[in-house]
Amino acid sequence: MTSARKSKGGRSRDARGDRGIPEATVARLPVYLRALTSLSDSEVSTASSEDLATAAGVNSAKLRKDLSYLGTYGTRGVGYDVNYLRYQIAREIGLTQDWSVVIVGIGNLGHALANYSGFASRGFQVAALLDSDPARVGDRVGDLQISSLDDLDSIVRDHTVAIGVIATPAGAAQEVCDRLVAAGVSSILNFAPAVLAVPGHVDVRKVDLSIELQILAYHEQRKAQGLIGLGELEAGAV
Amino acid sequence: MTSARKSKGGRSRDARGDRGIPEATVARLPVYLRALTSLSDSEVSTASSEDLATAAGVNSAKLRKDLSYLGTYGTRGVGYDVNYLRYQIAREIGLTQDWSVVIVGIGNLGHALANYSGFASRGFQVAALLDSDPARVGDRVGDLQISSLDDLDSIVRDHTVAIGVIATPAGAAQEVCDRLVAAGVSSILNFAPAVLAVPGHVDVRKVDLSIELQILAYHEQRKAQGLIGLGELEAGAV
DNA sequence: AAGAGTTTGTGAACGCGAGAACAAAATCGT
DNA sequence: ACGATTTTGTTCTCGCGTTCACAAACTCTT
Repeated sequence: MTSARKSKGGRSRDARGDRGIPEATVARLPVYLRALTSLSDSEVSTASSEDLATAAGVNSAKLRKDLSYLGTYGTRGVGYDVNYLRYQIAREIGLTQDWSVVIVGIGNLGHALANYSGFASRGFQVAALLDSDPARVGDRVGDLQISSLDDLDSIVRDHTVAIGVIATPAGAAQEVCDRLVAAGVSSILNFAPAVLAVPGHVDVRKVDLSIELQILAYHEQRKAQGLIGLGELEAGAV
Repeated sequence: MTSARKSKGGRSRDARGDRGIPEATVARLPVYLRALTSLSDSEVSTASSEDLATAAGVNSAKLRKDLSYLGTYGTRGVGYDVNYLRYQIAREIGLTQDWSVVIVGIGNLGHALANYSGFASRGFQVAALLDSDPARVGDRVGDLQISSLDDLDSIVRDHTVAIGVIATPAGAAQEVCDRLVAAGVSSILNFAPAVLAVPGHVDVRKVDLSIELQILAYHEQRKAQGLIGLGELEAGAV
């Protein structure tokens, strides 16, 4: 049995204070942040990894390892100072500064996003709402007015927008994406059910509502099948 | 034949389902399905794994491996029959039957979800919209009327609802979740920024809009830091 | 002050997923 | 009919992420 531990000579490790945090950990930091905020609101000043893990819905060992990538912010025998850790995580994610975002496509979903309070409370300022439909331009949503897509360049420049949200129909997504990238946006959150092609320096995250339902449906179907007949009926030939 | 069962002992948590498809694959099947539908609409009748992979935005080897979990539906030297494969994936996910879902919490987001056409087009019927606010009950949204949360039990029973969508504020999420589970719902799609506790037989998927933005912000910050100064300024003591 | 009790930080084992590479199976051309 | 070509299905290897388990570090009690 060849022990796979032999590949040690690389530069991949943290030999040089590499601030690289694993993707999986980055995705959980906002969850920890929320748990800490909740504890802080309850006037809890110190929490153990076990407490935090419970509040965040994860395993405590995983939480400790995640936090260890940020630095040594806990105290053995005691736990973590809630407010201190909260600040450290916020700083690591980049929430100690404000971010301007634009939302493109002000249909049903765009409306909901524009009114979503969870953005502002975490330092995300909606700089503008954009739509290509002239009939919508000028409408008020919340305390913003819908702008024309043609104003994208100047808006991005004036507000230093780094993040764009796409909430258009699938057919328009790629073109909107291209225009966002051309205007200087380098992170995109895509709600349109389409695969986006972007240059290498641009990050894209995708949220697809119907895909989530389909994944649930798959598991639901399996549960139901298990009840009917335990034997897996061979579905080889059709 | 290729007995896909090579579970080699070990402590497998659920030794039952041998037709178990890896989670990562399940999450991609809806993407393939969409790509196939798109090709079908373009009257393409046959596609190679390379074509499909491009349309779905993945690597072709990964796509082939994913499809191999479903069965042997391709033809070597030729490719895949678009419509046949589409049907097989739809069947595997469980989209050959209709699913009834309820949406709880008809605020901004609930509204958008209720009007989202992507659900109906994939076999998800919105059976009811529910809200605990008496002021909202009775309002029309699309071609449905908002019902009281108190009607949950009868609605779930009458429509055989297996999937519930939570679009309430965080504070109400756990209670709504408990009531959904008590009514018989066994899959939950949670948009509320809260960690839900559920019995083991219930599946929960979480979509958190602000977390997605925070992940983007982290990467955006790293890009920016790289530009300013390569040296990371030590932030050890405070 | 020293031992008992907590809780963190991390090394090591393990399982899963991604991607490269290749053998098997089908079509096509002569 | 048969070799050349295409493309699938699968094997193999590697790296990442999760989890266990434990030494190190801190507090508390006597």
